[in-house]
Parts: sequence; structure tokens; C-alpha cells
Amino acid sequence: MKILIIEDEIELLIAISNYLIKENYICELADNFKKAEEKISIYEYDIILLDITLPDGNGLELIKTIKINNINSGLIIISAKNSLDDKISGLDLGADDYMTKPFQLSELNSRIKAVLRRRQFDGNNIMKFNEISIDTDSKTVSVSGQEITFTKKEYDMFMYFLINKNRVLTKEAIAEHLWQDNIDLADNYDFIYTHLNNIRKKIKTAGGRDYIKTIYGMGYKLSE
Amino acid sequence: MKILIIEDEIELLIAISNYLIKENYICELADNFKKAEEKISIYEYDIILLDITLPDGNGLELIKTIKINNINSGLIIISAKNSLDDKISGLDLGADDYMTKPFQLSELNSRIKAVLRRRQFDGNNIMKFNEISIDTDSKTVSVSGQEITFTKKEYDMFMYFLINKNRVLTKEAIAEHLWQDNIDLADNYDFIYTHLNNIRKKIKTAGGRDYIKTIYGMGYKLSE
DNA sequence: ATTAATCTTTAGAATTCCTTAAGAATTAAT
DNA sequence: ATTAATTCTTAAGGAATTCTAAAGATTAAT
Repeated sequence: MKILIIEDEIELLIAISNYLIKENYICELADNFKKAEEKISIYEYDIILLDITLPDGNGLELIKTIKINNINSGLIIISAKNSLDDKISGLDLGADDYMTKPFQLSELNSRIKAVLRRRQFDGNNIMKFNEISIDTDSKTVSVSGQEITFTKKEYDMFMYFLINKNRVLTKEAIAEHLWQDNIDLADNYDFIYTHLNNIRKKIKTAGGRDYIKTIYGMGYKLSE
Repeated sequence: MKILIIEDEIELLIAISNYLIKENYICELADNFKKAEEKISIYEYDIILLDITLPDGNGLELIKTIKINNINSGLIIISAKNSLDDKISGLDLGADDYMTKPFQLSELNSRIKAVLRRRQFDGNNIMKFNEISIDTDSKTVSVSGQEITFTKKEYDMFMYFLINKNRVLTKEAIAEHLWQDNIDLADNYDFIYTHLNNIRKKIKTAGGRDYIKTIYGMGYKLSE
């Protein structure tokens, strides 16, 4: 799961980021309006945390850009003000939740989960795909009842396929979702090959079919 | 479900009450020590929310009265201070959970639910997990009848796993549940390793299996 | 004030996983 | 069919995480 954090108070920005990284999210940061706008229009995120008070612009105006370029993202607004106006206009403009500073990081985390769940990304704790089922609480994957153990990367990667089933995912998209954007992805996708190979092997060993199809020159697709 | 809210800040009192009524709880209110004491000694509640800073007395002293007259109530302490002392003495005196102001109402709600769930669990105050049984009254744990002595931290930690069995708990979550909310401790989980190691050792010595599984890079899980 | 119990810190060992790399296999284009 | 590009497979080195035990700090109890 990939999260964009838009927040101008650097300390808070880092604190949120550190916390969420530990919770196994992949985080990208923006500490002003411009950077945020750039990121939003280029990359896709599962969740966007938006502090509406930014030094170089009103965060509320970013919502339009988000809704155009990141239609599937969950949006949680952060505000120092406790004003009802902000809350209302934020939620009216399509935010999924609204938090006022100061807040506990655990609270933020549970709201993120709630938004993800609502978006059916995080499912009802049990997701199913043919004979494969995934319990997102216990983080276990099983094929026809037989449990297989994925590593973190494998689990994240498989989840990404599952969330986007029947959709072709380019290697670029996969890399962007599973790794930080500072990685040198231009010419080397060996890590994707390796992890994908491991996933396929484990599913196969447990008696499952290979639902992850290679679309030569384009990417991969989990299809039923 | 009936809830008594003891809180002297009228606005917050009303806010909590309104929120919880919407969540289908039956609420009664007390905005000072005397009223609270009256209510407690007359009626029974499923949950009591207690702000310990009251204008006419220390809320901690209400706990005794609660324990005498409302033995079965779940008790959640609310405090403006973030002091560890308050937390400890509150929990030692029998509180089920502890919240520091300010907090989100949704967070309060989920904690209420957690306490209710835990209370349902106990029944006769004995929880069981395979060959391990826990007496939540005497706070003793035994493996196949053989008693093992956990320290408080160990007990709390094991209980946290038990309440969330079959769920992967990140180290962040564990840290936040067992220690004061310290973001700065984020880099250092040595204490978790140590206590967990002690728990495992004690269970093993008493002839129990290691049900706490390490999910590398994700966290830990108590699974059967 | 002294002792005992508990919690935290430290440091090195052990484990697990991610990435790299290199050769083999597959696919698409000519 | 040949070639070039892409993808697959495997194994090993190195990085990161976790484990363990023991010493150092706290805290509680007498």
C-alpha cells in the first residue's frame, strides 16, 4: 500500500512517515503545494494524507487535482483548525475522512485502515480469488485450504495483483507500488522477476494454478 | 449497553454523549465527583468513562466505589495529563483502558468495543488458549496446569496477543499498546524482543509450545 | 537504607530475506 | 530460421531483522 503524505510541518511529516513505514506502508512525502501537485499528477497512491494548510497554497484546491488524477485514492484531510467549515467543504469535495491536529498516530492508522476497508482494498479481512484466499488480519494466504507462507515483499506484491485483478500491471507500476521512488527502475526489473517467480512457485507447489499471466512487453495480469 | 460518562468539561461531555447515543448506547452523565458517586452507588453500567480531573475530587478515588458497587463494569479512564503515573495507577486500580485528551470520538468508541469484547471473553474470568489458561482476576497464567509467573509487562504483552489472537501485530502497535505513546522510541524495539523472549522461555520451560509466531518484517502473531 | 524484583539497554550471534548476477528459456520481429 | 529483446530460474552474498543472554537501571518492598 502506497501513501502520499502532504504536510508542511517537517517534524510531523517525518513522524507520520516513520510510523507508517513501520506499519508496512510505502510512503512518499511532500511538504508544499507544488511538490504535492507534481506527485499527484504523476503517481498513483492508495491513500493521500492532505494537510490543507500549506505555505504556498490552499490544500483544498489540491482535491480537484486528486480527483482527476488519482480517482481511486482514499483521501484523508488533516487540519489544525477544528472548524466545521473546513470539515464540511473537505468532505463535500470527496474526502473520505477528516482529522484535526493533534492526533495519535495509532488513530491515524486505524482511519487509514477504515478507508482502505471501505474502498474494498482491505476487504472484509478475507479476500478470495478462486481457490486462493487471503486473510488480511493474519496475513496468511492459502491455496485450497493449504497455507503458504509469503514473505513481506511477496505478500505485498500478490496483494497488489489481487487488488488490480484482471488489469494489466506494467513493471513500472509494480515497481512504483512496491518500492520507494528513489529506486533505479529504468533498466533493471530483476527483483520483480525474482519475487514473481517465488510467488508462482509457492502457489504452484500448493497445488494452485498460475493465474498471474505474463503479457509479453507489457506487464502482468492476475486473471481468472 | 449502558454507559456512564463522568466528565467536567460540559462541551466534551455533551459531545461524547451525543456521539455514543448515535452509536446506540444508553448514556448517563455526571459532571462532578458527587453526582458520579451517587450514580455509581445506585445504578449499574456496562461501561464507565471516568475523567480523573474533577472540580470536587480526584477521580481515582471513585475507582474504589466503582469496584465495590459496579464490579462488572468496564472502566475507561480519561485524563488530560499524559503522565505515565496516572496511567499506571489507573490501570493498577483496575481500569480496563486509558485515554489521554484530546482524542477522537471514534477512537473512544473502538476502545469501548474492545473493553466490551474483553469482558464477554472472561465470563468467569478464565481465558483459555490451547493448553494455556489465564485467570484474569488473579493475573496468573498456567500451562497444562503448571503455573508460570509473568511479570506485569509480560502479562500485559501476552494478554494483548491473546485478545488479538490470529492477528498480526506490528511492533509499532505493540509498543503503543504497552508503553506511553512515544514516537521517539520508534527506532528501538529491543524491549519488545526481550520481553517476548522471556515470555516464550517461560512458556517453553513449562512445557508449552511457542504459539507466538514471528512474521519477519511484519510483526508477531499468536496463532493456534 | 537495603534488598529484591522488574524493566531497559547493550552487544554479538543467529536467522531471514532482498537483491544481484549470470545463464537458460521464451517470445517477437525479420 | 535466425536474431534480438524480454522474461525466467536459480544460487549466493550481503543487508536487515530478530534472538539471546547478561549487565546496567529503575522501581518496589521491607
